Amino acid sequence: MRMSAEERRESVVRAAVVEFARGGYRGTSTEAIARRVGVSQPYLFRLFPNKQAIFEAAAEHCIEETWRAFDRASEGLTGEAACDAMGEAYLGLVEDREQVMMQMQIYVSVFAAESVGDVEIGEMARAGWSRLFERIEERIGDRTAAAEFMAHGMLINTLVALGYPFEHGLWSAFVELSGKRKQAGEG
Amino acid sequence: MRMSAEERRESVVRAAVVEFARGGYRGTSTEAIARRVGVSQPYLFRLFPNKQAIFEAAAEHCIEETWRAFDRASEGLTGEAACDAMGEAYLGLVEDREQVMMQMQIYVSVFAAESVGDVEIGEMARAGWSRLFERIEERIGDRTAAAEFMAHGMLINTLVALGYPFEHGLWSAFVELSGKRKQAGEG
DNA sequence: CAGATTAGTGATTGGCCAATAACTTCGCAA
DNA sequence: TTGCGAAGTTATTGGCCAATCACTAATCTG
Repeated sequence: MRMSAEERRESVVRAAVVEFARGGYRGTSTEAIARRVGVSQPYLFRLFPNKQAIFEAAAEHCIEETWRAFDRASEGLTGEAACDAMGEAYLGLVEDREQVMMQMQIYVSVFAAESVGDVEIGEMARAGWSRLFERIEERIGDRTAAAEFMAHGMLINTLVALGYPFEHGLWSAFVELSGKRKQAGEG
Repeated sequence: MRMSAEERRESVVRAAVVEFARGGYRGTSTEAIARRVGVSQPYLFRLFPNKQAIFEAAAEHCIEETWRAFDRASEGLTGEAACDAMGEAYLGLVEDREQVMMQMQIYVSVFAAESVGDVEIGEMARAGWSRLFERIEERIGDRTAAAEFMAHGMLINTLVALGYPFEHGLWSAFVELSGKRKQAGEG
């Protein structure tokens, strides 16, 4: 189906998230992305200058999508209520493992790029993460609680990445951890 | 320098951790590992059946090393004292970013492998992580506290992976978070 | 010091992949 | 209906890399 270049670029980004999440930067061929989009491999290079640019667009998309999920879930809320709402939203978001894996792929790509002298991706990722943290902090209204929220998110990421089923003891330990915060009644 | 096969294998594993941490599985050539060891590339395939096996050995090594650091730091301690000692040890361990990055590379490789039907790495990684968690839980003597310890560890991993300098606001938010636990005086 | 064992190298190959160049098809506006 | 710009394709190339094969050098053992 014929599309405008802009529409195509968006569908390329969506396909790229899926493929990069699975294979990482080096393990994903532009051929695989093109196949998923339904276009020829060389056409990607009309839409983006090179593979790197496709990865960066996918990374940006992924970070923004995370905030959109938090924002939607916690609109109009503050404090602990906002925290709980966002926590629940995150559990929904990470139900497809690809979202989590793309996040992880960003992290590893930062170091890979910096090891060969390219700081661009790193700056982009740090900016994105800082922005995410600040928005969460603002929504919750407490910096320490925001940090704790992020820490729990990172533990979730790891459990999802490693593919532990929800029945596993590590998940239930995490659920206990989340529950404890409420009992303590801190704010 | 001529070595026994077993000694060589160990030096290959050490070199592999460094290289795989930087480039990931697909982004690391056996040539790069061999160069770091100081042997020819084909010789790696006398010591290991294939590239995959080198990666697995490096992964195992990395997970075990983490526990060794915890164990050394918290020997003879329990409860909160053990928790604090291990936390401090972890901050020391992750001072070289490679240790953290290799952990992350394991996580992303699990999904990559499972996406093409290979469950082996995943099982190894989950077993390693479960074992680590159980040991920590046993040392601290509290399951929820152990889960919290892991969550903080994962946040540290992310901050290190993204390359935030220690002066950055995200690190200080984390430090506040760690401090809070002590003030709360929970056990 | 013979000869067997073990450590290690050089050359090569077949497959994969990012990117380019040259060409084709579609849709719309005059 | 024609022609022009934008969407899209086929063919190709040059570089990289895991793995194999055939070979050489060091060390041990009797």
